[in-house]
Amino acid sequence: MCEKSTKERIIEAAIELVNERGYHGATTKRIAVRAGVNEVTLFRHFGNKKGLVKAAIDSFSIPESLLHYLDSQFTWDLEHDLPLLVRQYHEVIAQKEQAILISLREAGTFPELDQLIAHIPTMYKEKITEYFQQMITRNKLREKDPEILATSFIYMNFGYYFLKNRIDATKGPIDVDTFIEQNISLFIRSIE
Amino acid sequence: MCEKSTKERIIEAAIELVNERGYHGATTKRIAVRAGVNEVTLFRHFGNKKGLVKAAIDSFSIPESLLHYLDSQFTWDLEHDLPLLVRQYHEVIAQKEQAILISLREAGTFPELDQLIAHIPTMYKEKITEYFQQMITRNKLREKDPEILATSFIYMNFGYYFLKNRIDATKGPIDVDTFIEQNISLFIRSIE
DNA sequence: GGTAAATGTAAGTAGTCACTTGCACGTGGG
DNA sequence: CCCACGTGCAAGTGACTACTTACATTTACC
Repeated sequence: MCEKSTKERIIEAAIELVNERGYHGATTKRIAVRAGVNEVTLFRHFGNKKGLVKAAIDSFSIPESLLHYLDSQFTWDLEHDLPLLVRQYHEVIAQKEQAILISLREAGTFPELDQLIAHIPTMYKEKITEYFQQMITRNKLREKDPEILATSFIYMNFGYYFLKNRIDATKGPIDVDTFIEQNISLFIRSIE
Repeated sequence: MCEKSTKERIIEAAIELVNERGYHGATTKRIAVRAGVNEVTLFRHFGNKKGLVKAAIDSFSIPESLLHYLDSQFTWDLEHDLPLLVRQYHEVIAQKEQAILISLREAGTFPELDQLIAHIPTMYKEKITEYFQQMITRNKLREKDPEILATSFIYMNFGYYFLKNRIDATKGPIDVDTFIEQNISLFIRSIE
């Protein structure tokens, strides 16, 4: 009985199409067809196209609970905690990938997107900085600037996520587990 | 006397506008206006819009000479060579940033863009792999998989480039020199 | 100075765009 | 029973799109 509401289906279709073809390429007609809805319904719900896309953007939110979950899982052992962090970070990016790409594409059309999306890496950077700080006070990490460590870490993972399918795929793209095993463990060995 | 040719001005305007508003948002009229040219001139030169954008894309090419230049500058001292590499890599990315962003935006509309842009990180990855390999045979680097080192390195730099303006800019964005001094030197110390 | 190529101007085409209007249909709650 | 509400359908709006044609003008070069 509880199918997705018409509104939800329209928003989903809008996100997909803006991703595929950009804001101007995602016509209201195509959005309506993909949502399995008449085009007028779209205007009745959201007023106009911009209103629809804004609604779509607003539908992305970063769940605070994920960060709290991390706190409960930390064992203060790098070999255990960092892979945990990375996996969750990649899961979150994967979920928001469409929004992140839209933000890269449509920053000109929707400047407010930029801020929204910047939140994800910033929040994780803060979380990781905090974690490294803790590790230093617990004497489990050589004294280093935790913020620098954290940014390096974020950069590396962001780079991985957006290049993995673009860099020479002779052996096919590297999956997260291999990435963690190789590159991250290198990172760990280098700092502990 | 040697001003930019009409063709060049049109291509420049096209690149700018596709970046600002996406393929569909960059109308031929707007491109013509920005290029300071009549709209028909645009069609006379490139046939149609797709032809113009393809010409714009083709105008990006990676100068092989830059890589050869690196070879001549290497001193086989990490502290000297890696900053050199990073600076050039960032210069190249900065020059191609518009193309890279277009490739992220319009991968759907122009699949061939993907390949074109993937070349930059791939080529640098190969170059750096080769460099690390040399360093190992010269006994200046502990035995490690040079390809893994190289990919980590590329990931980190790519991440830096695209996040530097998006991650919390409390102290303002980190400039390349500070980045090299802090994050890269950390990387160097971790592997040598 | 003449000529050919490059560019500008004006006008128009057919198609698509976002968006509106009016009316019909069904369904669920009072 | 009925009526408000969500939705579909058909038709149409003016604006804008990519692109064309025919002709005038400028520019470059011999």
